[in-house]
Amino acid sequence: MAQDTKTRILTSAVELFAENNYHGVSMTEIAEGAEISKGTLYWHFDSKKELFREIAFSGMDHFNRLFTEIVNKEGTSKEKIKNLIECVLETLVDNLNILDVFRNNIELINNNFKDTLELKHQQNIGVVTNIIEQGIAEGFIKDADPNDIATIILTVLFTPQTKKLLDGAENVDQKIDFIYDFLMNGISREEH
Amino acid sequence: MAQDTKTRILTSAVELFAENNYHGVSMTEIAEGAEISKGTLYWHFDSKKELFREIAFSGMDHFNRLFTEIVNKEGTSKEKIKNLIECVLETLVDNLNILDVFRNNIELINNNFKDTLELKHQQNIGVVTNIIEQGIAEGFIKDADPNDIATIILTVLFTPQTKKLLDGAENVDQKIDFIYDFLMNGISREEH
Amino acid sequence: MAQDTKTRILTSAVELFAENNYHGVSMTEIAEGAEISKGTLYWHFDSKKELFREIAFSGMDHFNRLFTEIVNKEGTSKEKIKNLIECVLETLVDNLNILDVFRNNIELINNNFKDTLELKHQQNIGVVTNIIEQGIAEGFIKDADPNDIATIILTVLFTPQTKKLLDGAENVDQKIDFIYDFLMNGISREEH
Amino acid sequence: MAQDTKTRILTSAVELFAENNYHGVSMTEIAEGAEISKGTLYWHFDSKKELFREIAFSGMDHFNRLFTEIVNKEGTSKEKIKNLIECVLETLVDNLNILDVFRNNIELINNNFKDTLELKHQQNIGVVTNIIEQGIAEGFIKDADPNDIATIILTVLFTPQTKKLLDGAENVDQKIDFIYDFLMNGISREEH
DNA sequence: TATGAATGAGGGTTCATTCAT
DNA sequence: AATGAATGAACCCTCATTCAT
Repeated sequence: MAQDTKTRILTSAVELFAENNYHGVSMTEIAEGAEISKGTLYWHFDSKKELFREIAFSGMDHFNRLFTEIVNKEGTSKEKIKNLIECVLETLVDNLNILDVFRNNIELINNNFKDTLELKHQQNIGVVTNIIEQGIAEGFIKDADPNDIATIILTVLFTPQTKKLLDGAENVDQKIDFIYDFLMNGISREEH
Repeated sequence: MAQDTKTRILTSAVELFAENNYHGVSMTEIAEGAEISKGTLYWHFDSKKELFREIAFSGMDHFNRLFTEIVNKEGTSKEKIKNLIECVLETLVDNLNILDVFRNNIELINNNFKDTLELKHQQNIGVVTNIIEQGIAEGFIKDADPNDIATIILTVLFTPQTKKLLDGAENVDQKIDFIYDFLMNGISREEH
Repeated sequence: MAQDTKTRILTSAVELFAENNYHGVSMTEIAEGAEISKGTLYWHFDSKKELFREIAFSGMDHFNRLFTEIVNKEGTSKEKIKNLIECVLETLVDNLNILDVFRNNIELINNNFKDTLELKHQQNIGVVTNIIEQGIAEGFIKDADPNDIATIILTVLFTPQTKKLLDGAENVDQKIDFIYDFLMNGISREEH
Repeated sequence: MAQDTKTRILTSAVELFAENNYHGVSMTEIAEGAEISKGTLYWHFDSKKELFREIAFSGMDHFNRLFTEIVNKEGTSKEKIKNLIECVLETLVDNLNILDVFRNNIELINNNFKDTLELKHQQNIGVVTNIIEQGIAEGFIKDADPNDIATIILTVLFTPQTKKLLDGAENVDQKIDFIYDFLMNGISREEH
């Protein structure tokens, strides 16, 4: 029952934080969403900040696990980049909430959990950087700062507009290819 | 004098909304920042939401003016794209808070001003789309949906990580070139 | 109106703190007692602690003024001690609230305002010490540590039981004489 | 084991009530102090008030036993008064928290247990009154209302300042003599 | 006996908003 | 135009208390 309650709280909180920035969500709403009393909410989480922190951290860790898995698989950098894009875009389509939580709370994260979350974020970038380095070594990716490239890839993938591109699309796969192509080749006309 | 007060309010509000999401900023703080009383604040703006709306709208209009100017100038699409990138990145570097205001308040905008602001946003994309169309016609840009391309360009330019890339950089021009190159050619190794 | 409101708040707060220890009094009750809203209460005082502080400090200062007045008057130490006792006992009879506030909140005072209030308390003892020193010089008071004597006098005067002695008494003057006699001569049978 | 738990609860509660007035102490803290769960705490005591009541009553009874013992011993009133003072001051020095519990909760006691505790208090005064009556009969104590005298003695002995006098003292015995002398002879210069 | 989980009323405090001056 | 004072709803959080296990 206890674990069930905690899960219900987290589900309710993620849902609300995904819609309405941290300050726009009240503990009362979270409790109502989880169908428990406010007292119970505070029995499971010491404070609103702590609750948010747990969500944010576990979200970051979730991506870290996914990315690490991709890196450790056998395969070319090309395959891994495709995996990476598919993995993020699938998350975007299937379970957008965590990403929206981050988007809605950039300032909060920066002001309160900057140190720890920035660290986790840099770790995630670091994992992706491995793929880029492999790609450079394989002659598949241009020889620029791999960390910058990893950063800009995640930037594009985690951007609200990317989500919007998918939302309105009749053919999702086609949009995914568009994004992949953009990441790989940019917008210029290729002439080879 | 009246105009002066209103300007001071807007300056104070932009500064605060750029740091601390809408719900994290109080009218008291805005009034204090503008060095006026709360009564005066409410004399100039009917409500907090109205104040925010004015800021968001004028921010959008600001970019609309800049982009339209670029489009209407004589020149190739290549020059215009370079202009566009420089224009946005300069705004980023000059630290025009309005961008942070948007970033911190995506959810508020989505929930409250979606219709009107989305319209303005689409107008801005539309302006940039003109450049892309010109580029496609000139054989400079690949033949994909020009609206999608415009969207993804603005996405990359208006992203916090892009700003961060510039912040930490020793050589800003070099980073600008990096972003320009990324937009044009992506991350793959070019082989021509 | 503003000053009036502040006075009403203080009156309400003193009354309640005199009956029910700090933690037993709510800001809601204080506001209700003053017939204002809680918002107004917080407009005048930043916090509950701050409100209490103001009451405690002003109470101390009140006695400091009274005691200083007595010390500075012309007269023998005997007259001054009588004045002192009458002054405190009159306050006990007329306006017990402030004293009860102190009594009900010894622990709070010790834990929170110890430094400042202890200082004020020592100042008050210091003023009374002047009288004792004069008494010793005049050969009227025994030659012991004047600070200790001043302390024990104020102790007896400010004690709840002293108040109780007066409460139940048919003849208040007689009880006052009893206390005066106790302070001067103790409980032993005098044999001169 | 059951007895052990109850004792641990009482010890924890006395310690906390001695530091932080009734309303400033939570049942959670008491349970934590006793290293038991809140459920267990409520198994042993029906309510917070009931727990406090038990502490207050047993404290009163403790002094009643001590005082009765003194009264019933053979000896002069002088010896008994010395015994009484020593007994209370030793308790003060040994830092029996129960005295601080009373001091911190005068208002609570007055508002809730007035009838029963006042009765017990009057019983204690009554026991001391026996000593005073003996003293008057022996010509050792002045011929005033013995109940008033007993009241004022306990007042002085149970006062926080009395404890403070002892706390700071280099020579405790000397301070005890000072208090004894004050009780017996007051502050005036003796001329016999 | 003992526990962890749950409750809901109430605590201090903040805040957008109003209004007489 | 501008202000200070007032309002009351809502907010985060604590607490005494209960109860199934």
